[in-house]
Amino acid sequence: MTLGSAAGAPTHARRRAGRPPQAVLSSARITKAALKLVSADGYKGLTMAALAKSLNVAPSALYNHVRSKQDVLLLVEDHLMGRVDVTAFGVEPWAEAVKIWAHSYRNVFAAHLPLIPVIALLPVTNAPATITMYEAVTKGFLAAGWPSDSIIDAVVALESFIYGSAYDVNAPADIFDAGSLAPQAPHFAAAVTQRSNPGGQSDANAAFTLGLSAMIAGLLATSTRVSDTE
Amino acid sequence: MTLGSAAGAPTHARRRAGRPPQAVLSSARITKAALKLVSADGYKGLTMAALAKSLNVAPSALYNHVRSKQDVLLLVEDHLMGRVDVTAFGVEPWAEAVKIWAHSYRNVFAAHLPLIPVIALLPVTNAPATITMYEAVTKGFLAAGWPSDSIIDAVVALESFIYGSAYDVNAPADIFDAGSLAPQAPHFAAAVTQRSNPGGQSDANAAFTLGLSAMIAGLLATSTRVSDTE
DNA sequence: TAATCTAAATGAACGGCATTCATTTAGTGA
DNA sequence: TCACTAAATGAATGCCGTTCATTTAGATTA
Repeated sequence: MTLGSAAGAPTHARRRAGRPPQAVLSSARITKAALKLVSADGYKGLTMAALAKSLNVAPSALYNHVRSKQDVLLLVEDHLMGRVDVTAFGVEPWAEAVKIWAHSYRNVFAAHLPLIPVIALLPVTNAPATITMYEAVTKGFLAAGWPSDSIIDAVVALESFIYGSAYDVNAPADIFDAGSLAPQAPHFAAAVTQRSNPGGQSDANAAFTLGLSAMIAGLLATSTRVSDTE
Repeated sequence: MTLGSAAGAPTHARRRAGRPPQAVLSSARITKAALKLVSADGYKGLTMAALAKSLNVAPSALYNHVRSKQDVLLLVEDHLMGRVDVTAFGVEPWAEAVKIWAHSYRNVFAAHLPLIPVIALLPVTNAPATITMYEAVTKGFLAAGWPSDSIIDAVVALESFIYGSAYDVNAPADIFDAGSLAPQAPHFAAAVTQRSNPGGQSDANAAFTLGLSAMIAGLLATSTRVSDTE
């Protein structure tokens, strides 16, 4: 029992100040730890202090690898983008591939709502998985004969719908309950009551399926694309 | 020049503790002050301390009228919902009315992005202007012969697209710039470069117009509605 | 009219948060 | 060998939302 000798328990061993012989942190470890924290506690649990603690490090150490918390969110976002399923492009017909991609995209980020402003507002520079996803989607559109000058607009339109739909997944069931104000909005209140529930799927899924089918049909009808593998 | 006598400057007069003879705060005053702060400084400037200061009140006083900062955001949200243009419903054909409504809706909230989670996730109970907006929209759909059991789903789908598009308005111009990773995503990079710019409108507007037209066309094609004033 | 209850303000305090800075230690390149 | 840089600690900062005890004024009731 000399100085801090106690065998085992390396997790709690306190590191002395100064650069350690072997680097403790890396972007990959930070990303992984952040994801684990989010899975356990949600985004309210993702603080720089908690992240540091889970990595057995002082909070300020994180700033040697990351400029800000936003940077951490960007790391997580890019990692998750790798989970979006783009494998249907070039295999299934375009409309079907878009549906599979969109469902997967929405499902991934419905569980990570606070990342949506990050995806929607931050440049893709230094987000390799994100760029890889866009490359696969673009190739899928090109293979279906889509005119290249309208691909980005079509993808942005679909993404906008996907982001909004991700929020909708997290809306409470009573979001349209007008409560005491219902008498002042009779048609609306009636429509909410009569909302059908085909196949027992949730409201969010019904709206998502309806809107996605509509947008895909509309894009097909509007576009001047040259049919190909579609 | 007796105790705090200096004439004028009622703005800086310090109130003594205790209930004032005439109420200083109200929901309406709080809402107005919050909106003014946001206009001046954006949502980063909307803090409880700043809000209190602009109302010449201690921060804790706000909590007599509001349960939390979320409540303040809800007040602002509902106020803004009154600015969404629903006047075209019942006047213009359905497709045209939806376009006018959607553009207005997106434009209002593109300037208030932090409110989108509030709208998308909080019940409409106690948000009278929001309920009024939904009533007008519902009536517009009914008048166009829309089956009442699919109205809410259609509105939710449109709203999802609108929320996502509001984010897109605020995206930087270079959001799709892959930077040094461009060589690894040649098709995507090319599509970004070739993105057309019809009529000199911004990228966000092009994508919004395209997606909105597509969804409206798709909804019309999909639905089993009974044509009417449409 | 007096006593009680409630509404609405002040001001001090709290804990949590992201971030910064001085310092220490270890590897790296000239 | 010496300077430079990378990567850690730990103390400190400032902001933020929120709570609480307290004070004062209006409203209700006996």
